[in-house]
Amino acid sequence: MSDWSARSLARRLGEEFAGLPAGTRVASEHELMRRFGVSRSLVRAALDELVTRFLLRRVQGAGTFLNNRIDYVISSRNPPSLHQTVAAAGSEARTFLVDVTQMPVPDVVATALECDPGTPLNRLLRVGYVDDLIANSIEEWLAPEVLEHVDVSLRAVESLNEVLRMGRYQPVRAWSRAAPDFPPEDVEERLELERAVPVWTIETVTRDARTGRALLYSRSWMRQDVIRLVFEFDNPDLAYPG
Amino acid sequence: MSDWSARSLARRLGEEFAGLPAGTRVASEHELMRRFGVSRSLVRAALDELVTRFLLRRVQGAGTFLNNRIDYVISSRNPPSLHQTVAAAGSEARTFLVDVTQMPVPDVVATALECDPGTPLNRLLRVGYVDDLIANSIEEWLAPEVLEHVDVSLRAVESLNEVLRMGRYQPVRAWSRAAPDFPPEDVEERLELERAVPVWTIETVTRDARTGRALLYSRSWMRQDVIRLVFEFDNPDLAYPG
DNA sequence: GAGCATTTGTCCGTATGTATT
DNA sequence: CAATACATACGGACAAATGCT
Repeated sequence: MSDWSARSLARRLGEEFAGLPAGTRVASEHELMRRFGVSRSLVRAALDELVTRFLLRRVQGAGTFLNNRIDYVISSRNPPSLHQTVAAAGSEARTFLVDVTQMPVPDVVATALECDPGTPLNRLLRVGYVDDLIANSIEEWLAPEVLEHVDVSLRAVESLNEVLRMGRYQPVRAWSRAAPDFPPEDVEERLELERAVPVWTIETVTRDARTGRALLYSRSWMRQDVIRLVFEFDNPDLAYPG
Repeated sequence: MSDWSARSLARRLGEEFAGLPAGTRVASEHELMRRFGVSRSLVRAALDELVTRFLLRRVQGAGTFLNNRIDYVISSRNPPSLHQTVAAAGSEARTFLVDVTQMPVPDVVATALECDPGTPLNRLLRVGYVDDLIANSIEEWLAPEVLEHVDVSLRAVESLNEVLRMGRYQPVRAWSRAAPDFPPEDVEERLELERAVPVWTIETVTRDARTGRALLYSRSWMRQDVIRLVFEFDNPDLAYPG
């Protein structure tokens, strides 16, 4: 094959790049033009496909690089922390508190926390990184009753679960939902996305184990080009013979 | 805003199309060029974004249409059938048996079925449709011991579970895994994909409830532009107060 | 079936802008 | 500041599929 289509070139380059380690810089668009004797638009179309396949990452002015994507397996039994998973893959995960403000709750959050829509509640905004790359944006809403017992503004920088436990609660994950999506405009900005990148939306409701009352609603958007979620289900009634 | 970028135009068109019912034909590229005073490439870039967002579907020679995407919620409690879900959404799901052949098992399948790699086993190939659109491609491998007890070739057109039950088995889903991916080349052809479309890969191992022996390994690729998978987890220890 | 207009698919060459090094 | 590399947009040309006459 010496006459290239965008798809065939994408496949060819995909195979060629498959062996290289993450972070490697690949040939520039002009080099590829010369190498394959095609126009720049065709080279870009091929590279575009590999970007949507999460294989490449492009940085204007710098070059095109092999993307580092981390598998995060959510099993029905022991859900490991994302932090741990990222560390095990040889990368570093960090989370920063961006903002804490009291805001009227949107309707979705209100129903999850069983309070009136528009009630002013504490909203925490966090941003997660994996090796200097923005990986996710987290929005956490504290239920009204938690306000009275916990001083969020100062201690919230660390784990929210810890803060809740200090407030004499027994926080447990009562419900959660995960689905692939494209983020709304404001989240797109927080994630610094300049193109349509698919994300995971992950919602959870945390309750107090004793009273059953809702304590926390959290909504997270996780870039799919950074993290690859995998769901695994085991039937506990059947042992897996070794 | 009167000078358009591809992204801003995509957003504008996205809002404009949001209200229209699925299947509606939208304005042609030339119409949009005239309406917004931009080049065809810019119009196409904007429409491309909406296609990757699963909002539009394009048919060469015919036009651009609003895509019909069906939510499929997999809850930890009662997993409903895809067939049911599609029907509830007002569409029709159908599955056709494409091929039954005896083939040497690939390694992945062999380990799942606990047999030697390369063992010749019955492989069933199915294709699923949602309203005349290919939705998924299913590959099913029957364990060696099932061969002796069940005549697949004739009856397999209907539910495989039924066939297994007729063979005096008690099939139960022992393990399953789901992850978003891009299909390998051969599956891409079966799904008739002409561009990089993300799919769900869904693997399951079915065992016999009594003996615990592996009966069936199934691997399915489901187009994300047709089905939107949602995972929902409930903590059974906590009742959700109404 | 044949022919034709419409519509999307693919590719090229060029120009200009912007971020990085 | 200059060179490099990716980002964005234009206009043109031809191909291929569809649908109608």
